[in-house]
Amino acid sequence: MSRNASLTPLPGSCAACAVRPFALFRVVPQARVGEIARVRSGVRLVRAGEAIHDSIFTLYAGWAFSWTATPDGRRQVLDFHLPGDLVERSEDGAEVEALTDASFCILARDRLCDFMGRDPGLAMSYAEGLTRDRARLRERLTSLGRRDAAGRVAHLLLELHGRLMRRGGADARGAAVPLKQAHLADALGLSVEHANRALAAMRKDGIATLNKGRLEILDREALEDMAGWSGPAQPGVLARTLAV
Amino acid sequence: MSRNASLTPLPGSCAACAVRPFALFRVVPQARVGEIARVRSGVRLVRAGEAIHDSIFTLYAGWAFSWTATPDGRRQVLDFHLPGDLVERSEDGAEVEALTDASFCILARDRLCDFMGRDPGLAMSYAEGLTRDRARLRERLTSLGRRDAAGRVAHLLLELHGRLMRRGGADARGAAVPLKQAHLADALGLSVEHANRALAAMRKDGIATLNKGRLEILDREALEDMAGWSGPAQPGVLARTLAV
DNA sequence: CGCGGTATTGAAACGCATCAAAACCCGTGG
DNA sequence: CCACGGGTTTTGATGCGTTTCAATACCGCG
Repeated sequence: MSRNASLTPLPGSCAACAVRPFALFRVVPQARVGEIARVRSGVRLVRAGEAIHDSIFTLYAGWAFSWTATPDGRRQVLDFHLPGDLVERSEDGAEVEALTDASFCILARDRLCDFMGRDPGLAMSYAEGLTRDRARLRERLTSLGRRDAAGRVAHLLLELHGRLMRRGGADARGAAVPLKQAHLADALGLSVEHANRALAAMRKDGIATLNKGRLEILDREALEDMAGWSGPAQPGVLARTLAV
Repeated sequence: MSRNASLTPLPGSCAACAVRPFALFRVVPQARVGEIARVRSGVRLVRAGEAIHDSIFTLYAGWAFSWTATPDGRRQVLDFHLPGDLVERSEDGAEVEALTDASFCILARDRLCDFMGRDPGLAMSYAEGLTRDRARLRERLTSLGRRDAAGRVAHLLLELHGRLMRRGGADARGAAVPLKQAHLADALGLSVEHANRALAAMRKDGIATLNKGRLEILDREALEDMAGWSGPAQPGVLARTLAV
């Protein structure tokens, strides 16, 4: 019946959870893993494209993303969520949607707060996650503000590759990246057509390809150059200030 | 000797601090205000344009902003900091700079962590701040991704006005907003010239003015329209999906 | 009065959006 | 097995918003 990848079931116990080493509860020592169960209020499996309405959860398998609609019917992708990420719906109108078939653990906010109140390390882990989110948004803001289309695409691909790499979901040559070009475009403030052209250029130059849900990095150095600033010369701030 | 606004001295005691109601320590009850002193490692006064190297501080008076340089010598403003804001330098190369003459309380990270470990409410206050930062960045990301120049300027002015309003630093008609056009431009991914043209248009249409460090809102409704999406018709997502 | 930083204005060039259409891919059903 | 259909990717042509470059005007201050 499922014409799609099967929905990965979750492990019964948090102790065996494959993503916990990268997730909010990574700081909980083995001896107290049992307490996590009291914070979990359930699990859920969703299909690609479905909206997710749970207000806090940690993604176990699959990708998701947060986005907002603009009054003229376009959308802005705010962030991509990978396995192990804690996702928290914010009060503002942002939506969370499964990008692939996905499964996750729903958390109970009040019980999570209790736990964090008793365990400062957990509170710090939570804060670290927020800080990482913020750092990522700052980078992406810089992308949209100051990079051209090719640089934005290159930068986002490198960001995703790095995040996957850190949690063992990629090797140096590439990774499973199930994004459509429309996701890229909506995350980077580009039209789908232009995102396509940027990808086409990268492919033609043998730098990287994104195809059938897989990212291949053919020339990492060139990709990093592209994500840096392609601009000419690059004298550096000081030199530029002193020049003239 | 100072050709600039005087550097506002800080109050001796946190109990009397004018910005504490809006700051990290707002949650500390009067009876325990004394404990805050142990977290403060000093105060500092800086002039407009000076870089700030302290890693965590709460701004007491004046504005600051965080920014990164791009290899080609431009800059991206990541966030503006207002009195009461907790500012934390991140590991990435972002700089923090005083936008006006400013004064702030420097905090000791380890002692702050201790305090948060003992006081879950304080930890929550910290997390709230991070969450607000993130929400603001998301909004700005949406701006850069999907709004045109006029919309970006309008949106940022409204954001700043709202933040100032909430802490009693503005009235409905306007506020002190010491930004140069270059700050606006660098925050919004625009050239200075174009930011100027956007402001000029707003002025000509009697919507708002930004002049000599003061923002005047002449027609809030029009300003909000401009910050929404100026696009035509605005059928709404559903209507648009169903159309055709 | 003159200077440096800031704001303003104009003209030309460019990157990206938009519109339109074709190619492609894959699952579905005849 | 092949034709069909919807979603996605690709390609091309045209227009607009913004950048860039170049001057000029402005303003507070020494």
